[in-house]
Amino acid sequence: MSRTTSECEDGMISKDQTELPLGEEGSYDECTNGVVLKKGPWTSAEDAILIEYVKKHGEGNWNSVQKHSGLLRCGKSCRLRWANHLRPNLKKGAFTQEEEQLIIELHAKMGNKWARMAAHLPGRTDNEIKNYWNTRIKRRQRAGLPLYPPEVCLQASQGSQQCLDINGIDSGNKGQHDVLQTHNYGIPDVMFDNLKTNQSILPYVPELPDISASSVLMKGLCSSQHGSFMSPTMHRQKRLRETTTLQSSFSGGMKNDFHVFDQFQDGDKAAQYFGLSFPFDPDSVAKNPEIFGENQGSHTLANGNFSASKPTSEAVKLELPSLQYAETDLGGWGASCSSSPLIESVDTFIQSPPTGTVESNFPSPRNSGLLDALLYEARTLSSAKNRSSDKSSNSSTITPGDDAACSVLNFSETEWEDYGDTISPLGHPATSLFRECTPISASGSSLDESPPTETLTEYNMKSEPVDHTWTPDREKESYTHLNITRPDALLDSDWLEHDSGYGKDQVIMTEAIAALLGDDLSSEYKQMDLSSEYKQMDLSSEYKQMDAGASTGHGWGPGSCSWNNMPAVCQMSEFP
DNA sequence: AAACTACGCAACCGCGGCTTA
DNA sequence: TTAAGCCGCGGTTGCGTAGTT
Repeated sequence: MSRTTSECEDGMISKDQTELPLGEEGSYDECTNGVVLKKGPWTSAEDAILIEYVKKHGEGNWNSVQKHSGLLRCGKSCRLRWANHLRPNLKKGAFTQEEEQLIIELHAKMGNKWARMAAHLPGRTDNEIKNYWNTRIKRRQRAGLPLYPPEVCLQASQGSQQCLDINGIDSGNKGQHDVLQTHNYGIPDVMFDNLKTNQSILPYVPELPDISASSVLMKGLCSSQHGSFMSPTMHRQKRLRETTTLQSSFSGGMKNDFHVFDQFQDGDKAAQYFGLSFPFDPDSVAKNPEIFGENQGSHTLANGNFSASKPTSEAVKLELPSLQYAETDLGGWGASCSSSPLIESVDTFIQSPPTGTVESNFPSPRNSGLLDALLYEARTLSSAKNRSSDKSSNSSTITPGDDAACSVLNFSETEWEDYGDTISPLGHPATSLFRECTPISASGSSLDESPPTETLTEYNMKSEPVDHTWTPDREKESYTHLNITRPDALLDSDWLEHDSGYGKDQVIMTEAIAALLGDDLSSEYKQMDLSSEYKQMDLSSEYKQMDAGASTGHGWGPGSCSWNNMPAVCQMSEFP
């Protein structure tokens, strides 16, 4: 059903009631009742009509615009045009530096809540912000830069804890919150809001659909636009389906497998259980934006009190009539309840990277720091290549066994050792996090294992973010976790074994990756002897247990992974 | 100079929430 | 209580333009 048709259902003027503007651009769609509506770019004449109408009748009641003004536009189109271009006090032109910073911070907190973000940017529209952000994502993704400046990440992680303290959490569910929040794994307010909202619901989720931890992870690790580096071509409904599934799964996991949380003495393990063993290195985060949800799509870093720039305190009442959330207090986000689906929370949770470095130089107004970053990157890459080649021997070493289950992670660890085991601001050695592999990322599937070092190295270098204030040390560290961004690094052997047995899936996976990664990498994947690696994997009992739960449809194990997720991964990976 | 590519913006589309009858 | 309509949001697409080859 086309948009025009649906709008026509609301009752539009018939064709004989109006005249088609002659010589005007745009297409015309006739809907069921004969109304012909125009699509495409607006003309100044149309703008004038709409402005005049709004002057007389005010905003709202958009469907009546066409009826009363003769404008051959549907209500939606009128509202959009008004909100984005015609309404008074609209700010035109490039975003200021302050605005850009605010957007970044807001996005870190809210995710892709463009309208809500717009509420804090007077004169700016949600669409404008959205476009800006998407552009920014693309730029930074191309540049291998972190989506969020370390400064924001740090603020986010600091703020989240404050928020936790301030908001307080129902003791009965504290465990959940602790798991999700205590360690600042980039959980946005939305997540906590939803948890609160769903606290009474979670325990009653009847079943766990076939969601897959992998899909969660994929989304978390690879989302792109909107945080999500998800393939833009991915059909929305498909994503919705996944989202729904994920939501259910997560919720169900809360219920059916919540004992899992009991296993965790702290949030780290819980996070790991969810495949969230962030190697909390600001650099790695920064350099693996894909991993940590630089995207996004949801992609909030953390809830909490940002040391938001001035505009934060200047949050104004929404101007856009379209805005539904009249938030005027950024500081209140953490306490506010969002109607956002839980899935978003999960999504964000996983994607949100904690980071702990402070960025000294904020992006310049128009280039968002990208130009500088790119220049810097160009400079550092040359040296990085030399260094990374030396590192390659280490990175290719895989130790069988439980620890080896994290083959990829071991790779990272190896490099971590080289560069020192960076302690995250949260106090978690990155390597420790890696050591305790998640059921998803830990088992060391073929895809889990380190791809050919050469490839990794290349990718590492190319994806190295050089956000603003990289020191030589940071630069070195930048090569540590990038392999995690590889889809293979995120997959789990159990994951593959599910249902059809890994042998078959292995082939599928290999082919899928080959197809998705392109010639350069596919050949490398195909050459890998995946089976041997699988056989070497000795998952920890804990993970096996979890996987069992997943296999029975209860949750978060790697069980029901769908290859539908792969495009997102590969899209994300985007090896230059 | 032409072709190609990337980028940015405006607009469209589908879905979900809210309101109302 | 529920169904229909309206509105708004977020995601996606299409197109014009600038930059590159």
